[in-house]
Amino acid sequence: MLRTSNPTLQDVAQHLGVHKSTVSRAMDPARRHLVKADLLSRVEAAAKTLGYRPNHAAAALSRGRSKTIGVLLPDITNPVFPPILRGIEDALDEEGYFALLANTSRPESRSHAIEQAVDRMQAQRVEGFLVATASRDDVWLDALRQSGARIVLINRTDGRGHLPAVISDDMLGMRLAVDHLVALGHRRIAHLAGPESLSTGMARRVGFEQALHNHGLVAAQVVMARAYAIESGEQAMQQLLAARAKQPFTAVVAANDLIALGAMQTLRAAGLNVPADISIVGHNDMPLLDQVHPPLTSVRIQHYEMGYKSARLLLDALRERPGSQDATVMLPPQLRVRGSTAAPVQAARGSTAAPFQA
Amino acid sequence: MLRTSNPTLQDVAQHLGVHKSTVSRAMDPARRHLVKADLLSRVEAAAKTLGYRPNHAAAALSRGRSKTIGVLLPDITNPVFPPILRGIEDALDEEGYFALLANTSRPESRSHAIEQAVDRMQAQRVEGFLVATASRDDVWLDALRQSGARIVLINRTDGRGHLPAVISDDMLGMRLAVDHLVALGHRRIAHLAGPESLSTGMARRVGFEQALHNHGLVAAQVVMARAYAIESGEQAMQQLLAARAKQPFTAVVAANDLIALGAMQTLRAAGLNVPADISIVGHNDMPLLDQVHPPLTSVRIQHYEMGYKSARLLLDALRERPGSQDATVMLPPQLRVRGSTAAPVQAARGSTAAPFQA
DNA sequence: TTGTAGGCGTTATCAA
DNA sequence: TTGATAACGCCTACAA
Repeated sequence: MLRTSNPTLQDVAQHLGVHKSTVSRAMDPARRHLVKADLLSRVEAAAKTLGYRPNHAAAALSRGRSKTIGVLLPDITNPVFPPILRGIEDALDEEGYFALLANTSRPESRSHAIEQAVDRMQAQRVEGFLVATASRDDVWLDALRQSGARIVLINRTDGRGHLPAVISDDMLGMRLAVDHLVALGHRRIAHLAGPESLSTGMARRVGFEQALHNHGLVAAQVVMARAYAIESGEQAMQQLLAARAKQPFTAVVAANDLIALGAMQTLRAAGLNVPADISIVGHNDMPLLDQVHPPLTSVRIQHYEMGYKSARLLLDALRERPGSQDATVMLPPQLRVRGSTAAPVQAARGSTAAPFQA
Repeated sequence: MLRTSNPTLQDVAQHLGVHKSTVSRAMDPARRHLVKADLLSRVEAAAKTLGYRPNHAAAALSRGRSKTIGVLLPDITNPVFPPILRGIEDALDEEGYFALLANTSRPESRSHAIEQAVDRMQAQRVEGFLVATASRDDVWLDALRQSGARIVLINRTDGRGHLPAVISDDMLGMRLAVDHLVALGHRRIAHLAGPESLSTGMARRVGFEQALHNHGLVAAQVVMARAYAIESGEQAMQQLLAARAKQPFTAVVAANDLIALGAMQTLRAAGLNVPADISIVGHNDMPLLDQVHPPLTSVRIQHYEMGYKSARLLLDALRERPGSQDATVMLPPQLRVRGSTAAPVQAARGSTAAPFQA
């Protein structure tokens, strides 16, 4: 009597001589109390011996909830995203949800990849979307939202800001970086900005200038890197150096660690020493930054928490009425001081209290 | 006439005055040819205007295939796994499959986390499992297999070897590492092994000794690191150094990059220089290794390809009859030579042709 | 070439 | 406290 396929509620019911809806009740924690204690234990025993496993597809069809969330991110291979994903999955796991993942940075066009991923996810009837790929000018997000989908943005916001999001407080992050450098005695500070099309690139540049302004300073230079990548950092740093005679600087705040690493390579190639000649601060505090040379000072973002909170936010929203929690949550970053920052050689040490000295 | 829920085949059919099974046929690429051309285009038009999206849960229930695969890995946060996952998803994507992911290194016990994850995946009726968490003594794998599940192992094998797997050729990897060091002139080479409970730890240690044997050499020392982690590498290296007077060595082959990084820290703390005093080779070639100091020579494993191939293997197996492709696929690694390896100071340079000189 | 009927395994709503 | 019945949306024979 070999059963190759999985036993069903019906099978269990038959085995016990009761009706399948009784078994269904017994298996549902929320309605378990409606069934007599001894029958309940008999059902549990039978389920175990028969090897019953609930069929989620059937439940999903019947209840109209798939217990499944779509997660869109550019590329899991980018070290920023694994902790975010881990946070998401830990939160989803608590409620029995699974994440359906899509990497949207495909060889083909990005927008096509996104569209296709969203399509497939909707076919799976995901109950909501967690989106870590937003650009400031992404229109598909609006369309998706208009179609009734529940969405929470992670790490980056869209331009309009009417979508709930969990992001890092980039203004604060840049303030920490700038304050640190100013405290060390730096007065001429440059910025290697991220792409303006991304909210992080934008926010960090503004935050940088704001933070300088608080000290009565202005940016020595601002150059935008093409992308959050090492090569882009190298190139951007070359531009910074090219204009250094006219617009000198003793420190550089990069919008991202990869940009910072690229910048360090360019400096090294130019015969400049970090931090003796120029201090550098990164952003993200990705793994292994303490192993590079010199160890990179960086603004630590709460990636795991961002993932976790965003998933929680979405799950909560799925239970409430629409539009209840449409807030943007900002997580505070911290500065991790390492070897890539030091007092400028020509400046007096410990000049914290003299911001206008420059 | 606002429809808040999704339109169904029925809705489309009604809209056109045909039967839903006709629409069903029209939507299925495999049976599309059975429906008249003009009706087909009318169906497509209607589907588009109504915004029809196939309901996967219903299809899954009806056809008994979920188009979903369970992926078990220890922790996506470990830099080895993102490229593997990316490979998996790219392959699954080609066939319209999704991965259901579970990180099995939970605060609670590992075996419990695995069991729970497998349970949830079976409830989702995953069609197969991709497992990157195997230990050499994992019994649950056998049980899972016996229950009829299709499984492909990644990166690590179980002890018994009757499960298909896609792994890196660790024997070859160690040969590359050892040959490189011997070619540089090293004769006294030590090994920082990985945990014996993992197939990689085992295979690499054996591969190391085998490779030395090919040169008529034996291991200067072998110390096992507790885990694939930086701290474990530090500790293991301390042991190596403690016995160095009796069993000297000029080079170290580590079973893993993290172990190698830890070892470098210990050496630095002990006032020893890499590679001047001691050369080090890692394994995996994880990202950013070219940015550490000194840049770490490492055995590059084809992580992405491992993920991709394993998923392909599983998908193929799902189409054929059981047991068709139960082979173990070995992918060849490559050596990435960087700054952490050099000729030993006391040895003659370029002594490639004199293996017995020690 | 298209329509009909039944079932996939579950949940929900009544009725008993 | 339990049972009966009808969806949920799709697929697959088989009939027309």
